[in-house]
Amino acid sequence: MDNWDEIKTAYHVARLGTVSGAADALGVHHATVIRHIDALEGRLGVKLFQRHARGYTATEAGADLLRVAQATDDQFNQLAGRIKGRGADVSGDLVVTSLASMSGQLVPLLAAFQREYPDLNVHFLTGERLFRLEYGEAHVAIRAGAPPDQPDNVVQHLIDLPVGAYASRAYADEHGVPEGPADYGSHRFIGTDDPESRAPFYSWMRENVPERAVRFRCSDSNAAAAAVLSGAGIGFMAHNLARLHPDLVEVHAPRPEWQSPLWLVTHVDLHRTIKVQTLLSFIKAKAREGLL
Amino acid sequence: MDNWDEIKTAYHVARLGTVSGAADALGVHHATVIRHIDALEGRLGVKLFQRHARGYTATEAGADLLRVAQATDDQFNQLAGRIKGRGADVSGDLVVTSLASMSGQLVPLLAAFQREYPDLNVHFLTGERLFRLEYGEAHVAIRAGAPPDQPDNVVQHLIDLPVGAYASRAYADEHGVPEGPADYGSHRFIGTDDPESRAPFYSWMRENVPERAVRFRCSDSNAAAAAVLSGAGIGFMAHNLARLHPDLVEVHAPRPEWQSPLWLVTHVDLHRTIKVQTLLSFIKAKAREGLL
DNA sequence: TATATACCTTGCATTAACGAACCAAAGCCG
DNA sequence: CGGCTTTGGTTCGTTAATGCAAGGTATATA
Repeated sequence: MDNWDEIKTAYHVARLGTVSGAADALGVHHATVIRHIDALEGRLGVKLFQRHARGYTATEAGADLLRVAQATDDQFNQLAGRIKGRGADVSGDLVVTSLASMSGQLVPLLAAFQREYPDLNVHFLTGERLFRLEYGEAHVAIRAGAPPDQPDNVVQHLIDLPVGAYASRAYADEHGVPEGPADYGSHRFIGTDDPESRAPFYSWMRENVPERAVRFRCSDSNAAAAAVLSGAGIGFMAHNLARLHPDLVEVHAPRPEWQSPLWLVTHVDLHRTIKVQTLLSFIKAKAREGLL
Repeated sequence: MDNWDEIKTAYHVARLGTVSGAADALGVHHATVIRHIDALEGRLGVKLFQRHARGYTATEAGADLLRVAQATDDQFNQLAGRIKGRGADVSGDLVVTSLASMSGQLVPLLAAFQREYPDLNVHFLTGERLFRLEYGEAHVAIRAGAPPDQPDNVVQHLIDLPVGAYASRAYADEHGVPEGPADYGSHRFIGTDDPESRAPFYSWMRENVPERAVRFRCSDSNAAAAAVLSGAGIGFMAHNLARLHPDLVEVHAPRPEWQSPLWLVTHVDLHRTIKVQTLLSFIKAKAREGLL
């Protein structure tokens, strides 16, 4: 059963009873049909058809093939319908990945998306390692910081997250808030553990805040936010995140140079699908509404 | 889904995860595999795989295809096994046809054959019209008289049936039996309705029995036998058939020139199968044993 | 009985599919 | 860290599958 096309040819011959009819249905020449049948019979060592002046009549083996190939044809047609249709509607699986630090904002958004498209199974992957689009591990990734430059990825700018400096009310009550750069030395700041960090607000911090004032260092923004909330000092947080906590005091309002860009990343092979495009539009719309 | 071979190729790529692996499994060049995938994706308008340096990862559509094609592959392998195996054992359907007049001898023989091969479904077709091997209506035909000369049929001589002349005891009691040709004119004979009949004993009758003595004419040998049994006159019967009826009187013992040849006929396409060959051997063996 | 039609078959010319070779990139391993 | 292996991707020349057309046979029809 090396050659599935020959089975397909034999199927049409068995179904229609004549070589000519099968050739017509397949859009090939009669000679091709006969050659396929001969090759298939030769390989099986069994006659599939009895040849006579009125056409080809299936033998037992041919009738068996007819049944199997009929089912196969149906299966393939259904498959083609599903595959073609899959591009047209938003259903099946949708895998989104991001850094764990963003789950707080993304999960409600994805949940809303799932409610809008109930046929969808949403997978939200976060983890220590980066899930890689090029291996098919996810359909869409939301990345922060420097624009990713993987060759096969389609990168779209989503939004620049306003970032401000915040402290807990407890910290403000105890230490007050700095009025200007001159006061920074007498305050406690929350910084990054990574001296190479590319985040713009940490670059600003390296230049404007004395090293000794940075008393608490984290490797990810989630931990930094937790540190701010627990009164460890003054730290950077996304404005949208900070405003949800009434206990926080705004030390510095968001500044343009602190903005952290977010990127929507998809693999080229999936970027054009309706499902992915729908999600991208949804996320961008919500981001414009300030819900991110 | 025009090209089933491309589906098969895509199936192996999805299964193995690499183009090279699929090419190896299929025994083709990896360029061919890539071409198949590209063609299939192009026709479907959907990406089946995500390409990356480590190979091809199936998308949702590709995973769907994998499931369907896996089932198809299994089905085809089972089919091939059945078809190839079918030639090797004696099972399935076996269709035998003959003139209705021979059913009396053939049915017990076929029943014995079925008992020997219990997996076999025996169909014994008799009817007004001739069932035609070339249309696949039967596997084996038993024909009497002149050797059939259909071009696609394989004809084997089975046996020469001894034919004698018989009358019922009632007829013999009333009219006696002819001692020699001189008496034929005063007897009643059972002949054929067909003046062109090729049966050797009817040729003999046309030459040796006066036309006016043939009082009862039939178109087939079954009717003729019934006529003999009912006392309509002297008629020809197969010796093996006549000896089963104690009521019959042998008017003339079987003569070589009356012998009616029987032919085993099969279609070339089926002649080489084990099943048909087994039946032919069985019938010939029984015929040699005098059971026909 | 003669003609027409439908079908299969075969040999030859064409085209499209295929394989070989080469290239580039990414991961593996010493 | 650099050679080595494995993986796709591309191009070109060859091969094999295909299409075409003529021939032959059997069946149906008038």
